[in-house]
Amino acid sequence: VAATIRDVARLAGVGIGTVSRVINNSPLVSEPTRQRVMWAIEELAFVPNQTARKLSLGKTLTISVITPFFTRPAFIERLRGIEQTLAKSAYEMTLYNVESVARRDECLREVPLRERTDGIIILSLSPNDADLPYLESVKVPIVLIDAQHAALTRFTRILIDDVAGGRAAVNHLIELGHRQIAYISDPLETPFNFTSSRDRFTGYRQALQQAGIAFRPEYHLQGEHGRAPAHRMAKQLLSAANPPSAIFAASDTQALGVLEAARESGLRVPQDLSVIGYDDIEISEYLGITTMRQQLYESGLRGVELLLASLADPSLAPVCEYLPVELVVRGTTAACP
Amino acid sequence: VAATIRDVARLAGVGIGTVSRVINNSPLVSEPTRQRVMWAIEELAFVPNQTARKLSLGKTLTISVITPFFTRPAFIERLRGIEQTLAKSAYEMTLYNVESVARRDECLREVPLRERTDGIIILSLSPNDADLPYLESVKVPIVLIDAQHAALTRFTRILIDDVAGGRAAVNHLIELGHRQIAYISDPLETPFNFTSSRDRFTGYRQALQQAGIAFRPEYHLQGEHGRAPAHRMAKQLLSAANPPSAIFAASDTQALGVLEAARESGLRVPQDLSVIGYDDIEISEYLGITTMRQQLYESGLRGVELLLASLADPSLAPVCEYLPVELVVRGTTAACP
DNA sequence: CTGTTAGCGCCTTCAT
DNA sequence: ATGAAGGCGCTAACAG
Repeated sequence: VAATIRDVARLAGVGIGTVSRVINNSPLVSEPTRQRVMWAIEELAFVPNQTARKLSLGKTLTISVITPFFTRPAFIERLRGIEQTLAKSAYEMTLYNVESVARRDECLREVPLRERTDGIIILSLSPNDADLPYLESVKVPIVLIDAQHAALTRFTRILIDDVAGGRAAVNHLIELGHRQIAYISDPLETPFNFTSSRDRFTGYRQALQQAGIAFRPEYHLQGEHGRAPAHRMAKQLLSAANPPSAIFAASDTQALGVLEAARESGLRVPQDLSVIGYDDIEISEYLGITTMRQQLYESGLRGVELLLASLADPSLAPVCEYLPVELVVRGTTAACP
Repeated sequence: VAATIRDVARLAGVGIGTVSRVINNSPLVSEPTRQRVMWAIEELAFVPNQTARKLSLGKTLTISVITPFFTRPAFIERLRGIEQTLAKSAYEMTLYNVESVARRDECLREVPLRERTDGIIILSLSPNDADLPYLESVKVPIVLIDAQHAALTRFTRILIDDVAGGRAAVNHLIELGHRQIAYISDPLETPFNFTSSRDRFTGYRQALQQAGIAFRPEYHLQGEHGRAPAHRMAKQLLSAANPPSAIFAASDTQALGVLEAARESGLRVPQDLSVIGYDDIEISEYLGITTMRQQLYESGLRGVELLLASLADPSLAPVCEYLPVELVVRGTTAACP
């Protein structure tokens, strides 16, 4: 039913090459001819078939974005930065949501090969050694946001220094006089190979060490991501023999669980217990949670900018940019009683 | 650089048709031949070029999803239902996020025409009369979720009865003895043509009328979506001459703002003020907010199912399905003092 | 069962 | 400046 370039050519009484030139704004068409072709296009309501165009051009005008758990606030915010930046370009966004390891492997290994995309943005899924060959073999540019690997210098990366962030969070507690500081996080080792909890843990230990506080293994609990598991871990921590006076949660979502546990344990926050989260998601402002603010939106925005740049000029060398973190002090942290 | 079907055929010593059959699981290939082809595919790390495939098939294997404000929890949840269902199919998802009226018009009118998609899912953006011709002219199936229009019977729709939902929410308050019930919502008329706030308002008025309570215009405040504007509206309501004893917020996000205002006004919830929200987003459970639960995830899931069905059998007549709403009573509503 | 061939719709030389 | 022709990689119909 849809008109093709041939229909237009016939109606305008020209060759199909000429129509193609008009479509692509080639200067090699005389004004009268162009007029006639334009008229025919209008007349037939002709819209170039993108698929055919891609095949011929060898381009797809599509960017693939691979993200884990896109319902989590921190990922949403990054995606938002990506989407809004991409919307201003000629590219569209195909989204792959990863919520299982099988899907992770599938996405990391197959998506790049399908030739359905001109570029790839990967969020938080750090490639492992087995993934590397796949990524290395890809010919389209790849941008990694919040993903790390020693051998990743071939790709452009946007990072936020989680070690420094963890250190800053814990330093804040130390400056308030706390010395019994616990850390509640996702599992440090996950099949998804997330690095943030691990890096923040490193920062946590660094801060303790610098302050001359011994690390106590029983003060570090790890479990599934989410409010409920964090809730359980906090309960366990608070009901133990030597409860901490402050808890650093690896995300604001988990901080919510900690606050819940404190409430149930009859502890006042921040008088009896200090709590600091991470991310500064929207609800944290509402609840007055002290947290580490990450530039999530900006990381998505910047990732797209760099991807588009290397699409425009493939000779561009990959870069690695760091975005700052910022301590936001609100009402859930106070001096140690 | 990438291997093509021809390379595989040559290496396996067969014709390209046979390779194509193997790729597409055609039964018309002998086992030994299939083995040999599989081996060649493996050997060359061959992945079929999707673009060429699409062109040949006349399909795009892509579904376009148009959603407004995809960072809002209610939309995320629908998207999640869509993504997870689509991930099980051969289709991919291209996402269009709408946060301005210009973008809304662009998406509603141009996306369908680009032939980059086999089907379209539109969330919450009810077409207006000017949009209709565009949608009507599309040849791919369209599914509308949470979008209404008198002339939309040509399309499959998934709806949740917001009038009934609004009525149920207010009836709950009435049964608790409240008679001074306010309603805080988004603007009833928006350029995006959202219908939910409007329909819930209708339900609100119906419930009042059935209970013989006169509608008081000063009890209905409308403003930008979000916690902060709802906060302001609630403040205004609570500091007026004749404050309500209960507030129905058009979304849980707005209910948060109301709770904030109550706190600042020194009102205890639910003793002094009852608050009911809408959506049952995750945080509502955490904060114990009474609300109307919508089957958001399910609406996305069902929308995809119906879209895939009509893709498989284009002769299917469009249907209109309603999903139920459910009252979830928690801690922010109580008997009128 | 399998190889061959004709498109799918467009872009891009190559002549003219 | 323009028309004709070849090709992008794959599918499907057609012979064998």
